[in-house]
Amino acid sequence: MPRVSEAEKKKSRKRILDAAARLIRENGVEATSVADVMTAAGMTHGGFYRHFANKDELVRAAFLEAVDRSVGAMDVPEAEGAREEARKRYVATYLSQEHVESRGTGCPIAALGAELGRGDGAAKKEAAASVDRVAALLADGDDKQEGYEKLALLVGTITLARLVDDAGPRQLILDAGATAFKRSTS
Amino acid sequence: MPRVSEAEKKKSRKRILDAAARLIRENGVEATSVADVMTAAGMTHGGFYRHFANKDELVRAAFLEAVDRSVGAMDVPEAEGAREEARKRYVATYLSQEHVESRGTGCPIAALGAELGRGDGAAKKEAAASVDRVAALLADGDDKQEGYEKLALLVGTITLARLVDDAGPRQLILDAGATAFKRSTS
DNA sequence: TGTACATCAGTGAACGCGCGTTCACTGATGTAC
DNA sequence: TGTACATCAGTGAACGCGCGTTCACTGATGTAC
Repeated sequence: MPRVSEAEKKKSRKRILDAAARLIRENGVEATSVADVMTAAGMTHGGFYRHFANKDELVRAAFLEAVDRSVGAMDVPEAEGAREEARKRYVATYLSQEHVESRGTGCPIAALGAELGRGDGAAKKEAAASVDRVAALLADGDDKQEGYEKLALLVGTITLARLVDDAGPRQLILDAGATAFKRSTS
Repeated sequence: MPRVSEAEKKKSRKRILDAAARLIRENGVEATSVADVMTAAGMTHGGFYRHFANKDELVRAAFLEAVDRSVGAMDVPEAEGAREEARKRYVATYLSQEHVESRGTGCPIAALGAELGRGDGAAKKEAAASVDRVAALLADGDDKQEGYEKLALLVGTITLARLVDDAGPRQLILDAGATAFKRSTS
């Protein structure tokens, strides 16, 4: 059937990237195979290497894609009030039951930070850069310490919450995170 | 050569458990094979199933072992002053460069929390129980919220710090965590 | 205390399976004239 | 605009390898008499 047009190739790449961004957050990098990703993207695994040099490069690109989407609303320079509003919405969504349950569309640093921290490929470097980026957005860029502190609290809270199966006890953890977050701002 | 005495069997089990507790924290659960663990324990992989029903059961037991060791100093009922002192030491060690670099002997919740949160085996339940246990120790048992908040901050901070290769920038993250931790206590 | 024998900890080969990556092949696309 | 041909996106079989688990076997340990 192939070859396929340049426009189609671009769409294919996007489908691979989207599938990877979801699957690695849901199941982890190691537990997600190249074949899994290609199947989810509607193709067979052999074509993968026309788009990416190797799995690490896919993970790096998919991680970046995931960060772009999850902080997107905060990352548009606007009137200062709108930014503050977007930040509030981001934090409320972050510390929600829905975020605990929908790993595939959630924060990639929380989902993959620990695993990427063990490695040493391009994906780890991308994750380290993302920490600075998200921290800067959370603190509005002026106070690095404040940003790190807030991001650490968010990442830690969702990690703990995801270990708890019952929504009830889990809410106590999310509430603790929200309380501490408010304190870090004032 | 075998069979081996009961006392020897107990020692073997301990060696397997210690090797597993280190390797899974260093490399993650998925990236640690049963054969890796048995080799590190000085045996061949075939004997593994005389000690554990399956890999999940090993991980559960190794996780518990790791928690016991890492919070051990805080978990002995003593004079209240000594406990407070042990807690301070625990936090200072937790937010150190050494802890960032020595995953194999560090906090198992930070090393494995995200990965176990994705699963649904016995190891996940053990991790959830450990969250309550460590949180209670950090807050001295009276205020659950305070404990969750502190543990989330510790876990999040070390996760972020482990993504950064240079000790310099990494210290900024550790400092941010330490500052926020102090605020959570007062 | 000494002997006969059942138990079972540990070995190492084997099982079916999935991994990341490579490769010969296909045929529509893009290009040169 | 039409024709000839090189390119290359995607297919599907194959590569070498490591996984978790099983199993026949061994011989020292533990037990029954």
